[in-house]
Amino acid sequence: MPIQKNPDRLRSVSAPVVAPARRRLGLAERERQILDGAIQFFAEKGFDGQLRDLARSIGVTHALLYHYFPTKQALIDRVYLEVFEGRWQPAWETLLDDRERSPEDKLTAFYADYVNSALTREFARILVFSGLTDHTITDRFFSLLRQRLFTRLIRETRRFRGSNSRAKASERELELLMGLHGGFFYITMRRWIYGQVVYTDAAPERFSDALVRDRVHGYLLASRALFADPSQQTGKVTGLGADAPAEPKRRRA
Amino acid sequence: MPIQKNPDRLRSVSAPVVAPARRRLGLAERERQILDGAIQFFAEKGFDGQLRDLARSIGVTHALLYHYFPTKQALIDRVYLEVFEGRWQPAWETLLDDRERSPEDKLTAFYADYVNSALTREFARILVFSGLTDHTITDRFFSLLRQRLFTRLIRETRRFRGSNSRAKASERELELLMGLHGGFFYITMRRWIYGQVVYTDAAPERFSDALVRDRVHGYLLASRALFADPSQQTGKVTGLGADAPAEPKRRRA
DNA sequence: GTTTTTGTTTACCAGACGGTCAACAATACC
DNA sequence: GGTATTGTTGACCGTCTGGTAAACAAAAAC
Repeated sequence: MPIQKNPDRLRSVSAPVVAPARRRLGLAERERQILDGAIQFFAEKGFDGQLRDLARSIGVTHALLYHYFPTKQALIDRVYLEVFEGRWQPAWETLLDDRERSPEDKLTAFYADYVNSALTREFARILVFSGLTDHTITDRFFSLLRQRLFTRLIRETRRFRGSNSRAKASERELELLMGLHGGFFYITMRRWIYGQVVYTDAAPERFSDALVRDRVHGYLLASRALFADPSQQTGKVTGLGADAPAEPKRRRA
Repeated sequence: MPIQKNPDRLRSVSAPVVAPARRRLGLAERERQILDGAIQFFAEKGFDGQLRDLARSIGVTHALLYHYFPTKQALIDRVYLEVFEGRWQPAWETLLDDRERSPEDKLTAFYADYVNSALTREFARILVFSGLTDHTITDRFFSLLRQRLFTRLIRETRRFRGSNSRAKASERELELLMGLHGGFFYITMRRWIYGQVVYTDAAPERFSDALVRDRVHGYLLASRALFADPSQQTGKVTGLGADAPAEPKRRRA
């Protein structure tokens, strides 16, 4: 009996009766298909994954990949672009800049969306793969966070505790915020790197807004308690915060 | 004059005058050397790293590795063992069980040590490498955290807010704690995966106790505010909390 | 000093992998 | 239907990589 492994690639065993049934796609369509497959594939196996496996998962030969991308690295570069370009939502900035809503509401709304929509499986895994090897992607991403996000979150935190200061964030303020932010990224780690099901009382696979609000509320309370009266601040605050380099040092050039 | 590239592997060019000066080590010593090298090497390059490169970094031939470990996988398994076995400090449990110290002090002391001593570069990177591919290590590690750590932290959190409940932690309590814990793990991510310099006002490479205390303090305040009066709880609380399974569901068996 | 032991290397193999190219076949055009 | 176009494949190349085994050499044993 002829064994038919892949329904997409029928191949008669006895005689060349059944046509290969291979579909010809337009350049744009096929490239799109390869890119989508590559994103999935590399997010799963890492960039050491073999092009023959990727090609098989798409249903083509690995030679075809070289018809669309000159080298493996070129394909990887495109995957980087696809996953990280245009992933930033300007709506987040608009949201956080809204003068009508309270800081607590805005932070809650932002992080609920960020954790559940922006930090997808492919995004998270490729980001971590990148971090473990070549820091170029993570550096760019962090630079974006610092410029577009953290400044706004610090500003809203200060507003919550009644301050309108526009001064550069101190190390202490920033690190408290990093505690909140990192706590949310940890959800992504648990979900997409450790493979856990982050349970929630809302829809599955979605981290509930109520739990987001708990954390945001706690963070804002802490900020108010710690920075309410400057004379009460525990721990010395050095000048490091304001003078910190804009970008962290890179291990590799 | 003979050109000597590697001082460890002298090789005369004109005539076999200078001895190769290769050192013979005892079985135990060489195995120790290989293991230490492998831990460093795999933490850096991941487990796809090539044995020839590892051997070169140690200063031996890759064939010698097969004299000490039958296969590459066997070596990797030993690396796993070395990095994760005995890494847990029973002293942490003793510390957290101390009835004399306040919860805030204990949590601060624990996390300061945890972030700066336990989460080393090799540990963190190998943990993440493992998470991205084979979940066996991360599963075991998380199981350990749940059993030995999180239960104690929840208990201390309750003590802080004046509760002596021994009931199983609700989803809401746990997730608030995961916010704190994840915030600290994020420091490790920034340091050892993203390659950033996590600045601190204490010694370099050490996250200051003061910043740890800030976060712990904020967490405890939040817990007190959220759970002080059950009728004031924000966000809906479904029955899931109290009835939540002891362990979150896993994606893979 | 000779032999034995054993830590280490050189040389090699089979399969895998990135990359190339001529041939093939599905579609479009006439 | 015939022909030109072009998306797609099979076969191939050189190198790399995990793994093997015989030869070699530094100690140890006699």
